[in-house]
Amino acid sequence: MSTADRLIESTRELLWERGYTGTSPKAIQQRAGAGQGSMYHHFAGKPDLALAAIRRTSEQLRAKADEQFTGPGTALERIAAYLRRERDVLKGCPIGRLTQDPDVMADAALRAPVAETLSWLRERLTQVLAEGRERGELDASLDPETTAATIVAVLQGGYVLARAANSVAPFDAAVTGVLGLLTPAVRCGAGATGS
Amino acid sequence: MSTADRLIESTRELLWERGYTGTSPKAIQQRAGAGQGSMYHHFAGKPDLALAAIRRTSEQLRAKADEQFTGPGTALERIAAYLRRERDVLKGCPIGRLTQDPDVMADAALRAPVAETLSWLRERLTQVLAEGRERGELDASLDPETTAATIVAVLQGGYVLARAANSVAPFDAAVTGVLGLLTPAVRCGAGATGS
DNA sequence: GTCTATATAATGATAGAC
DNA sequence: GTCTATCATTATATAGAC
Repeated sequence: MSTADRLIESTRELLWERGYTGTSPKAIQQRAGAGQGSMYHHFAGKPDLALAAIRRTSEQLRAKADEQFTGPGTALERIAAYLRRERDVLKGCPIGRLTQDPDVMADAALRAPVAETLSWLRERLTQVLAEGRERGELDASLDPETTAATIVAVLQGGYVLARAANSVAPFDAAVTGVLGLLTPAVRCGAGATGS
Repeated sequence: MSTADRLIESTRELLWERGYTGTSPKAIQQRAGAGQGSMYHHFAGKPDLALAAIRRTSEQLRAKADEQFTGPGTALERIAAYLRRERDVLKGCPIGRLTQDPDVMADAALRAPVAETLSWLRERLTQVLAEGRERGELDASLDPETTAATIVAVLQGGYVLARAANSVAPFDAAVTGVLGLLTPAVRCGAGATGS
C-alpha cells in the first residue's frame, strides 16, 4: 500500500472512531507511519485528506449494501438480510456519524458525499420496496418512499442506541421491531395464502 | 440567571451545536459572558461543566417527552403526537448526538446520563405500547419492547437523515413511514370494526 | 466571585534540507 | 517523496491579585 493510501486508510479509521474535529493530522500521520512532510506532499491539508477518506468509505458502504439489495429472495428477505448483516454496531455508521460533525456539515465538499450516500440508501430501498409491492410480496398500502426512510432511520438510530447502551441489544431490538412491523404488511395485504 | 447558570446554558447550547470535543472552555466563557477564573471557580473543568449541562438537558428531554406520553388519546395517537411534536430537527437530538463523542463515551460519568435517557425513552414507549395492546388498540402480535426500540431509533435516525440532507423532509418521511407501519397493526389485529 | 497573567501541550500548517 | 525545524493559534488549565 502506498503512503497516500495508508494516509487515507488511517483517516478513514480515525474519522470513524473520533470524527473530524477529534482527528488531528498528527494522529493520522502516526497511524499511517508517515511524517508531516509526507502528508502535506500528498494532500493539501486535513479537509483534502478527509474528502478522500469519506469518498472511499461512501463507495465501500454502497457496494456492501448492494450485495444484499441485489441478492436472492423476496423484497422483505433482502431487507432483512441487509438489516441483519454482520456489522460493527458499536462503532456506528462511518457515514452517518459525520452528520454530527459541524465542520463537515459546514464544508460543502465534505458534506456532499455524506448527503449522497444516505440519499442513495433511501432511493435503493425505495426501489426494493416498490418491487416487492408490485410482485404482491408487500401490502399495496405500504408507501415505498416513507418506509425506505423509516428503514434507513432505524439503522442509523439503532447505532445511536447501541452506542449509548454500549450493547448491540437495542440495535437488534430496533431491527427486530421494524421487521415485525413490515411482516404483517405481508399477512394482511397479500393474505396468508402463500408458502 | 446566575453566572453558574449562564455557564451551564452556554455549555448546553455548544454541546448541542458542536459536541464535546468541538466545544472549548473559551467558547463557553465567551457565550456566557464570563471570564476564565469565573468558570474555574464554579466548575472543576470542562468535564464537570459538561456533566451539569448533560444532566439538565436530560431532565428537560424527559419532561417534554412525558407531556406527549401522558397526554390524551390512544397509544398510537400519543406516539404520533410525540413523533410529530415540534422539534429543532436540523439541530438533531442534544442527547443522541453525544453518543458520537468518543470523549463522552469514554467517561463513565458523562456517559451515564446519555445511556439512561435513551433507556428511559425506550422503557416509557414500551409502557405506552403495552397499554395500547392491553386495551385492544394495537395488534396482540406487536411486541412492545422491540417496537419501542424501533420508534426511538426512527427518531434518532431521522435526525441523522435530516442533517445529512439539510432538510426536515427525510425526518418527516421516516416518521410517516413508521406510523404507517404501526397503523395496519390496528386494522389487522383489532379489526376495522371500531370508531 | 471575578479578573488578569502565566504555562504546557496540541493543532494545523509552512519552509527548506536531503 | 520524506524528513526535521519552525510557527502562530488554540486548548485547558493554574496562580494569585483584587
